[in-house]
Amino acid sequence: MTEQKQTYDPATIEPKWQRFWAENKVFRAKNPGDADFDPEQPKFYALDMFPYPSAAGLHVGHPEGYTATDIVSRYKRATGHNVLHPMGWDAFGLPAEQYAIQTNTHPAKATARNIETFRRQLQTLGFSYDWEREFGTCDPDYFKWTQWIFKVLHQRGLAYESDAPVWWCEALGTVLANDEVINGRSERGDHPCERRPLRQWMLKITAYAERLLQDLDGLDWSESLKTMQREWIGRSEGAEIEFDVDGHDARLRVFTTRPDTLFGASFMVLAPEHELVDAITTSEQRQAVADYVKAAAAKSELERTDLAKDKSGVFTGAYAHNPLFAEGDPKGRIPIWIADYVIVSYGTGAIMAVPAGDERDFEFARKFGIAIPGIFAPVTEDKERDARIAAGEQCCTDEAPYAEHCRTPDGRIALAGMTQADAKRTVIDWLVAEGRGEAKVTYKLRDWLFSRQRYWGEPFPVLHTVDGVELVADEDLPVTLPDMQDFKPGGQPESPLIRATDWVETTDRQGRPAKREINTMPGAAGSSWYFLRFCDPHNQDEFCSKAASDYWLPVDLYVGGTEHAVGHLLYSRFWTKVLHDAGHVSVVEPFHKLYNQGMIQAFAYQDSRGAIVPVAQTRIEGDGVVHAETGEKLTQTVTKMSKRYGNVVNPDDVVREYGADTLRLYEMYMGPLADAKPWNPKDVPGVHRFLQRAWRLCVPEFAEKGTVHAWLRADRAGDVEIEKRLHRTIHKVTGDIERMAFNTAIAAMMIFVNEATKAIDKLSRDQVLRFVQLLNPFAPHLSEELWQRLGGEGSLSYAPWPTWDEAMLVDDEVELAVQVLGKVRARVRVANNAPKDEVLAAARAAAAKWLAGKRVVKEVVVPNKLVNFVAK
RNA sequence: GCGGGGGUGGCGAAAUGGCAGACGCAGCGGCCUUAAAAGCCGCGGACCGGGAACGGUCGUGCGGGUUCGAGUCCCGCCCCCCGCACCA
Repeated sequence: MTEQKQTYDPATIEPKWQRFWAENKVFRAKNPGDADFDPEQPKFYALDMFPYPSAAGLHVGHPEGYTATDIVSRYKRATGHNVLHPMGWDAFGLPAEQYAIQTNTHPAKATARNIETFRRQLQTLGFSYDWEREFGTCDPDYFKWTQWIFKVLHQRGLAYESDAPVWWCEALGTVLANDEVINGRSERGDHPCERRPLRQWMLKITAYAERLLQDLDGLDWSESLKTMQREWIGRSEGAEIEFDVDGHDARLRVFTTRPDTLFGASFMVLAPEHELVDAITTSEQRQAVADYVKAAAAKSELERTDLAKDKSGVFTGAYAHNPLFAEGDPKGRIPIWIADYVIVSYGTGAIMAVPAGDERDFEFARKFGIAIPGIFAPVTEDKERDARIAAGEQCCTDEAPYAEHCRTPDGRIALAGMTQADAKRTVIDWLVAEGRGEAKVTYKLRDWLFSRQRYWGEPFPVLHTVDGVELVADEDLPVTLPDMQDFKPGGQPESPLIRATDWVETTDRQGRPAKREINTMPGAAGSSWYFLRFCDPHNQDEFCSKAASDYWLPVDLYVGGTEHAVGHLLYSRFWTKVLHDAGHVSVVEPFHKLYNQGMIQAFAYQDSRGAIVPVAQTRIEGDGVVHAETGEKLTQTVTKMSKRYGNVVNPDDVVREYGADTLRLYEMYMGPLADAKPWNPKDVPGVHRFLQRAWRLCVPEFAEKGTVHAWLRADRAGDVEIEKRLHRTIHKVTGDIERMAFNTAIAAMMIFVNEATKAIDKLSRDQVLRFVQLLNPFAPHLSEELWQRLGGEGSLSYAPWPTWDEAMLVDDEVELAVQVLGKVRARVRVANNAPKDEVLAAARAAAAKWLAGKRVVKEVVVPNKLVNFVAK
């Protein structure tokens, strides 16, 4: 045998192990019912937010979360868990279709190609997915069940057609859901959107608002994410109150969170779109009101809500009557206005305005000269403020004592001296007794707009016949898309499917003529239950067997970006609850622990005006970066990766140059998973060097092919100091994986390799094997290779996780800092856990120089850490 | 405006109220080499004592406080990021 150079070469070992894992189905997860299934084994379900396979291919942001779940998955396998770690494709939806239109390819073709690319890229990164469970949401085998779930929703009264105004995006040629529209513009593409009344399918997620809110409490999610969902659901408790309208039979209903301030209601405001506006407007005001309504309708959502603009409004000429005052009492006669600060779709679209207790109402009353009756009598240090509030010259939104006059003549309501909570209850009780109102809870959450006017989505399992809507029978699912050559949106708010006449015109089971629903489902349909299908992906009879979902759910760890905080995560929770209510799954929440990874950013360079200069137009000069043309010195800043700035990093390039293990390790070493952090190309070689050092710990530079250092070929006792360091490393890495602190786990392994390199010939085979196991979740290819070369048994992927001995974590002797008045003046070495007086004696001697001539008033001893003398 | 998270060397970052800056990058010095790369060993917050050893002072956005001791806890302020934003 000849000796040859044995350098760490990821290009050969990575494909080798990827092939090994695939051929031996190493990462196959066992389901209940499988021959080798062990019901005693604990399970662990680690899920990534599956990607949207775009034409751009994988971005370095994808592997960040994927590596984190892969580390945890591999760790859980090593600690005896049956691990479900699947991957698939969120493959229906707008971007694929937009791309297809631009390049004139069929979206099915473009999507299939993009999936190929994504799969290839992910496979080169060595993730331990069970690829046998892979599917895309556009597979008929999958969307058959998406359609089936729609039927469940429909049968339970949770899917309905509506003509209410919805967001229409002209540029995208479709309607969009609330969470897809930000400040009146589309989330994708940033196109303007407008409200239009269109027939649409809606899902009644509002029926689940309270449960979606309540069940957040038991989830292991970040507080900020829970807060986002709580705000989106937007629960508020209050009352609905009915007001009589002078000269009309109709009663106006308002929602308020402050029924206790009813005494201060001095006007009412209706949204311009409120249905009673027309009926109550007087002839003198008709023109002004009509103009205002027209102007409000023409305003974009941005103009109406985004600006901190002046309040506007118009008097309708009508008056309402405050139910607290006797009929005819002029104090109860309040003008009715319309104004666009009241939103038609929230509450009842009308408010009672209490300028004394609400800043918006106060501002409005001031501007239009409406009375501001004071209703509070605060008694604080600030006498001037108290007086202004009492006189109705200042608004008071804090809890404050009620004025004496907040009472009805019969004494049934007398708020003075009551807390706000008691006052609310008193007023509500009175309203209920009088048949004038009731306690009421309102939510900001709206029903889910569930249809799109596009081609590339799940068809609805719906037929329209003369008798109305008919659901397609289960046996006839899936309803597949017709193969169309021209799938572009038609320019009118109708799906391109309308042109597939042969498909649209059909018959129902009785042979009666029927038209297919031409809208398709939104992208979020398929992603609202994919975590269920992963449990049982090949089931032909059910969407997922109860046995499989009972075993695997909930997802133990779900990792992804924050951008899905209110859309996907809320929809998935909703569908899970519906399927639970229908008896199909046992859990009420799909994702137990959710972790949001931070964004991977990039460095960019900006000129003196703060403008970003694309990387291609910069040049390194001295120790700085300058503009290639002007020579201006540029300052470094951090941005999102962007094609425009030329600072996008392609994971393929990193794999080619350094290997997948380096990419994985670098992404985990950059900083805490949850933080946003910039990609620094200069740091990548650092972790690569660490892997090379780990390699050299085992493999001599020149050797017979496949061999390790001579001293590692046979068993022998390892060095005690190395052994201690190893136990510490095992302890640290184990704890850090548990708390998802991968950056510090890697630092601990670096320390071990540095120490071990210095005493390389004292290492034992057994020590190196344990270290390689620790490294495995992070750098699986390198560690499998070393494990094999060292003669480890079987595949490293199921080798039991190494353990540590607590006794090995402590030293016999420790060094203590000796402080005088909190300043470190000396150090002493004493026995571990030495008695206090021994420690003090040693410390006193060491600090004698600083204690001379002083009186020690206090001695603080922190065992094995430090001694502090307080001396005067 | 409201809610949440932050601000630590030249850069990414560590640090149960107990020696701030572990680990990595960039930088500097040395070994090896004809030379370079790679590798290996070491130094590395700032300032002062003319340089080293050594010693001193200051230092975790700013100002106060609690404590023997504060990056960490409390109060006030400044700045940055994320979310919500006329939701009654």
